[in-house]
Amino acid sequence: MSRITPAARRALVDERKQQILQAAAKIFAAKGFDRATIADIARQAGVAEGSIYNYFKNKGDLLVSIPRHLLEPVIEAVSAQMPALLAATSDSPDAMLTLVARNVTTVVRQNAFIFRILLSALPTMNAATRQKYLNQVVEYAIGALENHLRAQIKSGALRRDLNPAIAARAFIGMFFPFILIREVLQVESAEFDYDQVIATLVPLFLRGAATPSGADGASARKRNAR
Amino acid sequence: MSRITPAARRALVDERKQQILQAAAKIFAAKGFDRATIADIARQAGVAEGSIYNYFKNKGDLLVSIPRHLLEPVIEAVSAQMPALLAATSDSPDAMLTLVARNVTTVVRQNAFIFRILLSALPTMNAATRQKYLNQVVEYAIGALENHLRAQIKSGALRRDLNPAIAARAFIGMFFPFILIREVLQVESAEFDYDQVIATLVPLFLRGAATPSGADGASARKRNAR
Amino acid sequence: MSRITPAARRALVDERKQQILQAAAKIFAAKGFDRATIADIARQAGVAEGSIYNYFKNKGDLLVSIPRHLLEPVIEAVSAQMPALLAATSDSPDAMLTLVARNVTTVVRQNAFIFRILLSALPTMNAATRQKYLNQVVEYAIGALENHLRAQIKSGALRRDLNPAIAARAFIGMFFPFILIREVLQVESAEFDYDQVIATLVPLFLRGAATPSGADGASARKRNAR
Amino acid sequence: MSRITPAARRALVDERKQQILQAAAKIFAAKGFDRATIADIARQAGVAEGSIYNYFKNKGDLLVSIPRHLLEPVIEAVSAQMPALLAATSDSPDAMLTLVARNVTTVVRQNAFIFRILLSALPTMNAATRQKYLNQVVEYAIGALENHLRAQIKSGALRRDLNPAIAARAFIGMFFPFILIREVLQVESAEFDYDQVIATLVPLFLRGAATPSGADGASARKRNAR
DNA sequence: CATGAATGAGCATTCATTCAT
DNA sequence: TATGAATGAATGCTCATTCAT
Repeated sequence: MSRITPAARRALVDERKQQILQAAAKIFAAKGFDRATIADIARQAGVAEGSIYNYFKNKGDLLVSIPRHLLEPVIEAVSAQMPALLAATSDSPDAMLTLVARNVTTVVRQNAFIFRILLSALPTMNAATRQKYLNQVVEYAIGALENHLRAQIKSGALRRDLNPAIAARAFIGMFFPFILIREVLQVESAEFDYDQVIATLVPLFLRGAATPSGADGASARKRNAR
Repeated sequence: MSRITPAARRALVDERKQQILQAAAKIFAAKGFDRATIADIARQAGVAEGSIYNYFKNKGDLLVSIPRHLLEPVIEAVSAQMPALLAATSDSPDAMLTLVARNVTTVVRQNAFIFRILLSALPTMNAATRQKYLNQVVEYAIGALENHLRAQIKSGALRRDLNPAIAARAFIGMFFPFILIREVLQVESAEFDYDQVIATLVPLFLRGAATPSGADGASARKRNAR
Repeated sequence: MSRITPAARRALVDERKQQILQAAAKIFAAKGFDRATIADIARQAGVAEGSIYNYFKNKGDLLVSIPRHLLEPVIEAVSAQMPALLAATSDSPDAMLTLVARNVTTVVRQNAFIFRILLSALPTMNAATRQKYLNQVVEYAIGALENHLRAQIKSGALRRDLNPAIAARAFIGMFFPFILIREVLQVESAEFDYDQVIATLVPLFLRGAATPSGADGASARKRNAR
Repeated sequence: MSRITPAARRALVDERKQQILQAAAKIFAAKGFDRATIADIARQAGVAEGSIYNYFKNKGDLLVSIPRHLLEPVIEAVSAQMPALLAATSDSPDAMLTLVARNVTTVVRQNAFIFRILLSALPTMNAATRQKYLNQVVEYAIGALENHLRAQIKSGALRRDLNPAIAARAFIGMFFPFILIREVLQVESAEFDYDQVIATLVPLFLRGAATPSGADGASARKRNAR
């Protein structure tokens, strides 16, 4: 009956799913999961309401499909380029951390709608879904940094007594108040400039995390460079 | 000709509002604003559905009344005791920061349901309401710390080039990944112990923020005491 | 127990009922029976909601009490003065009809709210109530005129073949379009002036109703005056 | 890619709207606008409650759609045949007026439910809507007669001093007490027979409106022509 | 597969009436 | 008697989902 190959069909189906998910994500981010209607999403996607049910079981299925289909590509792109970036700056810890901070803030800013979706949909999720969602959102983002910190600790550049899991999370967390408020909660508190925040916090973290031989981060950096 | 005095009446009304708000907060926290029904709240409060409308204009009014009636008392209690605590530990910056961190984590843990409510209700709020909410939640929590950091900078204990607003936010932010995930998003990542996290991050922050002459916070403190 | 005589008590009760009915009538006329709330009426009457139920069985009882308590006094006043007025002008039919027309339009204008109430409440009434209500509103108003026309027919001033019941209703009816639209439906079609309408319609009716001997109403009047 | 043409679709939609409006009109007429429930209407129309909202914005929209969809056809039918009827009887004023009277009473009787709806809905309308409604109902009904009277006045058959707008309204108004009470207010005062009422009132009006010299309109016209 | 009309369960809100004080 | 808080049934409207075409 079908005039196209199964593979081509699957590609078409995937394309259609992407199209609908993009629409769903946009609407979810704008209105929250509960206030988003299937009619909204269908209109945004340019399909009929009923068509959505040919690709997704129900409204909740749209939600849980967003991480796999929309977030994973972003994360994979970031994860893929991260090692190279880290390697390129491995001789200068503060260049490296600056890069990570820039990366995190940029990616979060560009994908803030996903965080808004996550937040709006929390009440509809059960514990397992929440866990899965969060792991995708958070762990990937932190994993690379954690590994790198671990390597730096081993190399002696960072303190032996530093728990790399805690430190990696704390480093990212330092930027949360700024990112969360402006990008996710969408409150315009134009007080802070990201570059200024990064320029302040990277050295602060580095001085705090570096091995105590020098008096400050500057000497630590110097020593590290040898 | 009411049989009770206006003052007594007002007290009764306030008590009733509290009773209903407590119920609403509990339900909102558990199911999110949109999925909570008036019937849920009425059942939880032990009143009839219609009675709720004798005290609140509508469902949204329950939501916006929660900060004033449930959050402000918490914030005021914290704000009231904070100066005394900061003063008591003013000679030991890491004792002070440890105290602040303990305070923040404890208060957030005990009032996580309010944060869950706020997050779940974000999509129902317009920008102005969001702003107002956020100010109540964030600024109070950070204001005291920011002022204290400013004082420490002036006294020379902390670096001159430290922006106290950024530093205060960043310090609180460091704990976000741990608090937010476990208490607000209610994801059980039982990996971290708060005491351990605090014990790790307070010194890290302090080393990073302290004036650069000494090798660690202890010497900085000693020097500062002279 | 009561410190006042039963008669005085009854008077007080009646006064209170009047006060509440006045309020109810005003609200019913303004918003219609169904959209009027007991709270509206209580506020307008300056009493508590519950107090209304000390004087009236329920909301419908307010409605059916309006004719007896508010309309009958008006009708009785009109009915009482009508014979005298008719007698005073009995020698000039067009003076008489002008008077009746002025009376009808004036009374209706002043009591239009009762017609608005009647119209708004029609759907809530059963056939019997409707009948009773209408009889009070319409029949009284027409009865006097009908009797007078009957007398004039007998006296030969008006045509023998005139059915006085039909003629009386038709005479009043001629003014309906003007009164109904402006006073009851409250549509501002400022096209017509009541005096002009009366000056046009009274002679028209009279010429049509008078005995055919003369060429016009003027000669009929003259003849009648002898 | 709907399987049916847009034209067919529109026809289906219109048919459905008619079906629902007929049901709504029936219920509104029986219970009044406010006491009619969407469930009533849906049951009467044989559709689900929700389906009504696929065709009408809300309950009020049902109401305001009734004139356009149910009343206009009636008015147009009457308006269309009226000129022919008036022309056919133009040489006999009382045949003409009898025809008009028969027409008005018949149309009102057959469409009394619409008038009951309009009356019941008055309190829900603002002044502008009321005005619009009234124009549709009244002006059309009176317009043709007013024009015809104007022509008769010009031709000399009716008195020069007759205001045709007032006379047209008054003529229709004469039948109001009979029609309104029986058909609209649905009070059974079986006293009057329409034929008898018409036979009484048409000559009465005609004698009153005709030019004064002759016994009937024919001689009046002749005299006027000199 | 695509469509969009039909469905009906679900919910916020109103309001007449009751009743303890 | 006066009060007004408490009640809960009633209702307009929404929207996820189904299914005939």
